[in-house]
Amino acid sequence: MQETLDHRLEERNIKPTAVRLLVLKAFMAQEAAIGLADLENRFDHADKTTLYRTLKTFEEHKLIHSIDDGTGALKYALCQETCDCAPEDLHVHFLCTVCNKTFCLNDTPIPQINLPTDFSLDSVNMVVKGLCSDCR
Amino acid sequence: MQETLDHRLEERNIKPTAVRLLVLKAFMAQEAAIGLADLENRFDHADKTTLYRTLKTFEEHKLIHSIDDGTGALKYALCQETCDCAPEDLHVHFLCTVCNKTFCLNDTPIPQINLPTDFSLDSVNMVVKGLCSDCR
DNA sequence: GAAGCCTGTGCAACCGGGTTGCAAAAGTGC
DNA sequence: GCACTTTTGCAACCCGGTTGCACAGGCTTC
Repeated sequence: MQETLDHRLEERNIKPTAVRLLVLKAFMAQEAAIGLADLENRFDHADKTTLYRTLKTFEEHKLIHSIDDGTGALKYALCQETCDCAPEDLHVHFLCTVCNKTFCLNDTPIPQINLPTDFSLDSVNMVVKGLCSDCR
Repeated sequence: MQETLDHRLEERNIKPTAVRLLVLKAFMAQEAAIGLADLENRFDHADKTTLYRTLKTFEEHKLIHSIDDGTGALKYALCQETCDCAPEDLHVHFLCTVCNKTFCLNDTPIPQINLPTDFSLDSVNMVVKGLCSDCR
């Protein structure tokens, strides 16, 4: 397990520190996306700034990606191992209105849409709200 | 013009006050969505709270709808006159990455997507980023 | 092994958007 | 004119995110 964690960090050129391994472990342990506040609660000895910067570091190195699900707080989820955070890696995110968990729907690519003429497309953020399988 | 404004408010059961007429006028005058900060700048004599509550009132009465385009500040845009803010009134929003303006793509309904089994859909927020016709 | 350096961590303080409480002002009905 | 409701304005707060700065730890270089 420890090996896997180390490896996952090295793969993305991130030095494994205690905090980083802890945070990564949290991500590996659950499917739902994780916010800064979640980490603060889980590791109540660790400093908010450190956790914040850990997330930023992970994000910069494309180990995780951020999700703005409209709840007011950013969440983060592990990228696919092959992920390059390129447009084709974009996917739909799902927010359960009951348990408030956010999931990557990695198998649900963002559908193509037709823009008005003279508009060009760069990226798309698509968040679906509803009930997840646990809550319905 | 004044008539139109009054009428538009009455239609939604909103009492026409000076501030409200001014704010509505601002919405009618431009296509792009408007945020609280925009209003504060435009009417630098008016109070932030008043403008805030004006927006809330308009939103409650479905004269405008809010748009979370991921820029960190909510924006608002006029609803269609027939709008009921029901699921079928949902549409795609477009954020120009250059001029930072946000538009309703009223003619672009949100495409249907397939959720994993046991997930049920409630609503969808879809924001497309790119270049608008003025900026490309 | 001391001096210097770089990275990571922790604390405090700040920032901006949004929100609330409360009191004054404006409008409404009698 | 008076009581009542609504709207407005000010102040203060909340919360998520962010920055500045100092310190700790590891590692090099002499």
